[in-house]
Amino acid sequence: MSTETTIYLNLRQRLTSGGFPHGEKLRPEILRKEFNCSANTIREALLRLSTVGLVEFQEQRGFRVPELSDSLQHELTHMRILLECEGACLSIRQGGVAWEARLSAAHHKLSHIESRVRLSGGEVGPLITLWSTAEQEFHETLIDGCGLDVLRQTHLVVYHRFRQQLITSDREFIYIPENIEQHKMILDAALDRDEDAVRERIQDHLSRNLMHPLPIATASKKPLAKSIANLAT
Amino acid sequence: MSTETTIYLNLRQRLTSGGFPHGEKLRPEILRKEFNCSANTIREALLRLSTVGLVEFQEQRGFRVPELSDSLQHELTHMRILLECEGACLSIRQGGVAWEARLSAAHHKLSHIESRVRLSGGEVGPLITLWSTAEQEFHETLIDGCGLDVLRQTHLVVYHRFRQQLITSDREFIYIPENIEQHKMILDAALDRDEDAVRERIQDHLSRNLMHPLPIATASKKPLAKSIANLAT
DNA sequence: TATTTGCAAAATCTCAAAATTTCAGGAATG
DNA sequence: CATTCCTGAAATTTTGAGATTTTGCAAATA
Repeated sequence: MSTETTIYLNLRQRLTSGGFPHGEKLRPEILRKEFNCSANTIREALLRLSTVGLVEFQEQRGFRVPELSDSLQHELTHMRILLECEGACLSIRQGGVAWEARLSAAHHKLSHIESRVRLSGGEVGPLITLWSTAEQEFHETLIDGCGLDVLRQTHLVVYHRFRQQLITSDREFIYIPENIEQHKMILDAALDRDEDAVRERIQDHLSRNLMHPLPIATASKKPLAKSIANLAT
Repeated sequence: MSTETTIYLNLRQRLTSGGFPHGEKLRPEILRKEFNCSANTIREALLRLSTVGLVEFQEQRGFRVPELSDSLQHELTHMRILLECEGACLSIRQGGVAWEARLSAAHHKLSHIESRVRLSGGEVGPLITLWSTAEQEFHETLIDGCGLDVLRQTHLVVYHRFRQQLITSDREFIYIPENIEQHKMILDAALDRDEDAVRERIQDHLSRNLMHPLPIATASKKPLAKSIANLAT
């Protein structure tokens, strides 16, 4: 038996890792049998997922996995750049050594997996889950020292949708060498406390899979919230 | 009788306009009678509201209106500055005359209501609903020409939570004259296409009620997404 | 007096079925 | 031939009740 929140998390995991084809209808009756629960419980989970954009909901017409969309992919990338640049710069200012250590650790794990992928000739295969998790953890840690819960929560929502959009287009898994190099460069810039370099490298890294490069409005100098973090104690 | 989405929207409206005291428990049984529907339908609406942060949900312990929190207030203000600055600068670049016209119109309405408030000696009273709506519309229009749906959606979620936090502390309704002046200055800077001025004035305006002023990381030069908007056609 | 224990009342969560709405395809109409 | 209308089937949404868990409060203990 599964509780409502368990089902919500399980479905979210599958939606962000290619468990459902884009555009597919999500029928409560089917999922009900799979989770061995009531149709109502499924409905509650799907409604929650719809408020964060991972499923589309239409009254009296049920639930659907969002279609692939280049423009949505671009929008989500734009949002990631905006949020990760801000979060990373604030982390540099306020995260302290503890944050630097966490980021180093996250990069080390990611780098290890990336190497294994490269050694197997770019074949991701069974490492894909490990890699996905490590990459998400690196990017989350990057903004983890900023002291702003809302920023982290918002980023996570955006990131999930980004992953959902990326998953079958599998562009993510093309430029392995560049990927490894870019993660390293972001780490170095962060440890150097060089905010401008961090911004630039995050932007390069995130827009690497887009058809058209992105001119950025927010690549700027001063982050926003030293005083906020002090308050948030 | 009410449908699920109707209930969701109705509750959201009340949650963002002081309809429930902070920290109050939201009992499905009570709401059930009010909407004349089943407890389950209420539960679905409350679960959805919990995913956007307007109600807190704990398993087996029901639903609660979030408590007032200075640090949350600061975080939400920070997010608003980040999103509105980016959205406004992109709008300046891509909104065209149509956007400028919409912004002018929104400001005109807001300005009219603000004047009426000032004339009645700062007593907001029955105008509060009109004023709230007009202010929200102005700030939404400000970022409305940016061409990024995700940015608008994200901003709306943040804005709702901001309003919920602000509502009973009613600091919003203190500095009427400054408020009027600040809206005008944002409008002027936008029509002048002066991005730096827009950023600065948005930041001043949004942080006006905070105890401590906010140093900003993202107050920068170049927005991000000309190419995105072109794609999004 | 302060803390813990136990029980009853109330609330939450899940379920299966009824009520409502949409969908697909064939017949009737222009 | 294209369009509209109808009808049965399938899917969605709501309901009310049962099972489980939490909460409030008084009694007991230290």
